Amino acid sequence: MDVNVKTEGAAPLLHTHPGFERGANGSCPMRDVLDRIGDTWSLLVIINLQPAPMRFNALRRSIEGISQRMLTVTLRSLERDGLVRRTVRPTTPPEVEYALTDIGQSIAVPIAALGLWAQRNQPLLQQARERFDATNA
Amino acid sequence: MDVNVKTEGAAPLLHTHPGFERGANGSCPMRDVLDRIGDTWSLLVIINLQPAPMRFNALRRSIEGISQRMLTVTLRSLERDGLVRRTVRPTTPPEVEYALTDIGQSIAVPIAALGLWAQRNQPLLQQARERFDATNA
DNA sequence: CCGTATCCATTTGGATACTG
DNA sequence: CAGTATCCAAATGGATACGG
Repeated sequence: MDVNVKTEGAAPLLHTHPGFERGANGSCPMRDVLDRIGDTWSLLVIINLQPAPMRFNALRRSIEGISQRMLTVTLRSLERDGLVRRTVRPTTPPEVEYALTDIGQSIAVPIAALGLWAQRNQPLLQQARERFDATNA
Repeated sequence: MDVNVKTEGAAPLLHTHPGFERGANGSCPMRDVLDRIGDTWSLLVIINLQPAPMRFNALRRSIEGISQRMLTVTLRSLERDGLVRRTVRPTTPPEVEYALTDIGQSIAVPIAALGLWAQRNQPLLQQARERFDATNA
């Protein structure tokens, strides 16, 4: 099992993973999309909106720990990227409903897959972490 | 507890998405895992290590824009969580090889799915963003 | 009910310089 | 080659107060 790998020529072994290759601007689609939905709350908002549209405060209650400010900021960002649609009904008091767009629904699929992975592997990560911390005491 | 809730359309619809439900500690697996791999560089490191193990500087060259410090920090974090294995060969100069573990390989699958989504939908997000910014000029 | 505005502590991460 | 150490600017995000 000799692993004498000498291939160290800065070999361009990228472009093998769709979405991760770099474009002309030097960034890659994955980096770009992560900059949009890779923050603290976006994925949680998306997944909570996936079954059905929700109003602002209902959404806020269902996402434990999110502040009013961050929910507003997150929703604006998602709306800006076309993942969420905001509908206002000018009643008194006003009702604002948030819903996933078609694109928003489509990204919910791979996100849910990641969620499933997280659920199944969280204990393993926790164990690995404890082992690591114990070893490097 | 808040009972002054007039939930008209919005039903209590959580716990429907695996990995996103909250546990006793108030957090959910998804939140927990995102805190680990949701940073700027982790996903890019994982996807670059997926085809084959790589040495430190080769990895650094293949991830454009990453600083030496952040590559070290990211790799330590991934190693701590058991997603990456670090192998040192005490030669001169030393050779350090990084490889995905089995768990690391397994998370690369949903990540790749997200990458594929990113590749296909980046233009749509960009268009939506420009439309939004134009409207709210 | 659904926000916006302001303030401020914490975190993040690049630049730089230095080691075995 | 593969790091570590230090410094510091910028981004993040909670708390709070106020407005339509």
